[in-house]
Amino acid sequence: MNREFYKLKTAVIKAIANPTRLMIIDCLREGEKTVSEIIEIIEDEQSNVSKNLGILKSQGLIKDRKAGLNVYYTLKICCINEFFCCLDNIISEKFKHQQNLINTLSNN
Amino acid sequence: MNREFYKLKTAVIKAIANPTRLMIIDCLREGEKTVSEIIEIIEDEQSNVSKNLGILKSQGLIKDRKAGLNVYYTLKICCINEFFCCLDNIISEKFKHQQNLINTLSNN
DNA sequence: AAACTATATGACTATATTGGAATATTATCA
DNA sequence: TGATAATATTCCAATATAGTCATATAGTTT
Repeated sequence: MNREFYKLKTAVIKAIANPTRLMIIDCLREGEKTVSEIIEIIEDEQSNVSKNLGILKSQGLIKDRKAGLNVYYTLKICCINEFFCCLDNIISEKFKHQQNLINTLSNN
Repeated sequence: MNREFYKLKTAVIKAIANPTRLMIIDCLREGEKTVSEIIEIIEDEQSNVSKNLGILKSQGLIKDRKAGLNVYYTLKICCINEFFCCLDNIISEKFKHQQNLINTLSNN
């Protein structure tokens, strides 16, 4: 097992392992957006959004296009839908499991 | 946008955003394994492997089964293959891009 | 050129995550 | 019961990451 390769993969995954960046990705799924538009949608600080866009870009997850004062960002990951679908399954499984625990406890 | 929901998702993603845990997941893709087997394959500290197994389990990504002194772990995520396939694409794109940059620079 | 607008960057503090060493727990076996 | 084996847990120092505030940059408009 090559630890270096796993670190590379980890860097990419870490880029999506953050609520702000997940929100950015989600709002880019609708299509290209400027930084201002993203800020308005996710209701966050300008500097924070900008910084997190930089992190996503540095990992090759989004790309940008400058036009005058604006910078337009787009998703570069085609497989993102499958991934989030998988994620939703995991989360609903988790909830189901917790709900079962709660039910079991309240029956005793 | 519901920040709490994004935090939940983030917790799951964070669970795979670590080299040791990625290695664990990869070696569980071959099938059920005991902790000792995992330790031997990924060549890591016992306490570290055990701890990271706990993190993966707490996020519903793996499950365990006790048998005598041993604990067997299995993957619970069916969609893991698609995800890693996607990840590999992103990484190879990144490398391609960096290679292009290097080529461009060395041609000047 | 000065004022303005959109975005990026830097410095900073708070918080989270990391892996290792030591120790605890639990089951098995003699 | 005492020794041993497999796994989990706790404590800790080092490092990484988060977001905020202030400032910088770069393009636009007047």
